[in-house]
Amino acid sequence: MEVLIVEDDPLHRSYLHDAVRAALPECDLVLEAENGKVGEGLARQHRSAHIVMDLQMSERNGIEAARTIWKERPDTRILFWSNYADEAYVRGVSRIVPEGAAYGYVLKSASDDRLRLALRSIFMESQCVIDREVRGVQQKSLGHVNGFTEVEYEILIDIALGLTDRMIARRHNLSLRSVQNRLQQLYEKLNVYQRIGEDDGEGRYNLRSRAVAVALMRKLINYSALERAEADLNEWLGGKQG
Amino acid sequence: MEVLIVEDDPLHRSYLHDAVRAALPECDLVLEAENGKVGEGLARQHRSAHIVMDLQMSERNGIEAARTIWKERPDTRILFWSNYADEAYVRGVSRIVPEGAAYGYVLKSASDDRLRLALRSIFMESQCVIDREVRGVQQKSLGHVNGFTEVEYEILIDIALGLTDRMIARRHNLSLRSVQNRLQQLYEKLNVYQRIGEDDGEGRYNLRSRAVAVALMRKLINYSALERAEADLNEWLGGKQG
DNA sequence: GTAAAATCTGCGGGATCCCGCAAGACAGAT
DNA sequence: ATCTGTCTTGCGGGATCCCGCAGATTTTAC
Repeated sequence: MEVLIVEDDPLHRSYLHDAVRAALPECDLVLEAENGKVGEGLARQHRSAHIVMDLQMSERNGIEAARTIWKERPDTRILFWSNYADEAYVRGVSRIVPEGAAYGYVLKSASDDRLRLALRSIFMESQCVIDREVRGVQQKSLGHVNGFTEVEYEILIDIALGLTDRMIARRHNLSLRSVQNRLQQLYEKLNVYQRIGEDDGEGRYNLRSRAVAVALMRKLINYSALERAEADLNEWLGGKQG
Repeated sequence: MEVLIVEDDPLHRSYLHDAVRAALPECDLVLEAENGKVGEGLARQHRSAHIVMDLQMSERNGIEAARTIWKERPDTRILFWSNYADEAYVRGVSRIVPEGAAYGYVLKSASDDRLRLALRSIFMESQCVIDREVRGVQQKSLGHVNGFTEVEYEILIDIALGLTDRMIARRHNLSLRSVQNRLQQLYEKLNVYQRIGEDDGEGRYNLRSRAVAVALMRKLINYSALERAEADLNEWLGGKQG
């Protein structure tokens, strides 16, 4: 049995190495990669079936790497090990996990025991292990009370990228007015209509920009989500023209 | 001599602890805090003169903490120890460092030796130590070729927060038109005028939102900068009304 | 002290955004 | 079959944004 560790922080990497050795005595080879790019390469080269993956790496983040790895081998077992339970990450992961795949999402703040247990559950028992806190975010994100639909999320990403209404319409095959309807829903849910500087008459936010700001502060989107979205956008643009 | 370590990651914290012990034998007490908030408390309580501070912590980030600490004791020596050299961080630090204060900015990817050297230089010799890479960002940020003026940066923050033109004008005591002039400069520098989807006639970005997106992707602003800016905004709003 | 450069400001207008209103399309429930 | 709720689309209009133009004010240079 082999395990591949993808993690850019040397300290965390060696900690993970030890944890894997301790939790999985049946493991006879531990590979290490310091970013998503070489992680992909090693996974492909060794046909890795068991991977521990950090999110938030410089060269290529964990979600990107996991996506391409899962595209090639959907039965790969991946344990995501991250500092944060940002909704952007949680959502990003749920988007790419293949049907019936075994995966896990454990926070770095978890105890050694929890990590060990997660390693065994996922790699040996093919069981999903989602951290309690992550689970909470996931629930809230999907629950339609104060949660965001897939379409709403799409449009949020689009305005965060700086697309114009017309472009969004074209991208999703919608009319201009429909896009604006969705924007209204979004503004509603993000509670962006509050006044600012109540002192004299006019005082509102620029709804569009404010929506992005609020989404960022609520961790609904973050740098890596934006990065991915930008790549998708460029791909779409290329495919459209070429 | 005492040293205070403010760092939320337990692994990094203990690594730092060891590094301090090794580099500074004359140090007889090492304090630890797991976020900016308790870091502030400990610094006040112990009148700490030597601090190693992580940026990017959950409860209260390093820049916030450093700002209040320096406000109380401007001669405190602080070594910032961060994963990234984002322009947002570099700028945030330069903004708050008091006149003539000794401080440092070292990346976590630096070697043990570099860290040790930095610790001694700052704490013993009162000398500034800025990581090579950080220095580069700092230079580029200040150089007016493709660098951003203070005012341009201010206005960038404002639109990132979702303020409307009129609000920005009011905040900076400018006319509406002047604000829009600055926005134009900003759009120019952020290279936001590029077309998108050249295939058929119309294809532009929403300049305002796109500017924020580009700034985020260039690490000109990030979550913590936005958080700080939001706090400042609320403070200003409160002071304006009360 | 004067010229040059940069910045601030008002005016005006085209483009975009935000949204109320209302009619059609579609799905699921009774 | 009908009804209800959600989604979509068009129209129209007020608010805002983006920006060229030109005059006024401030700063900088020599």
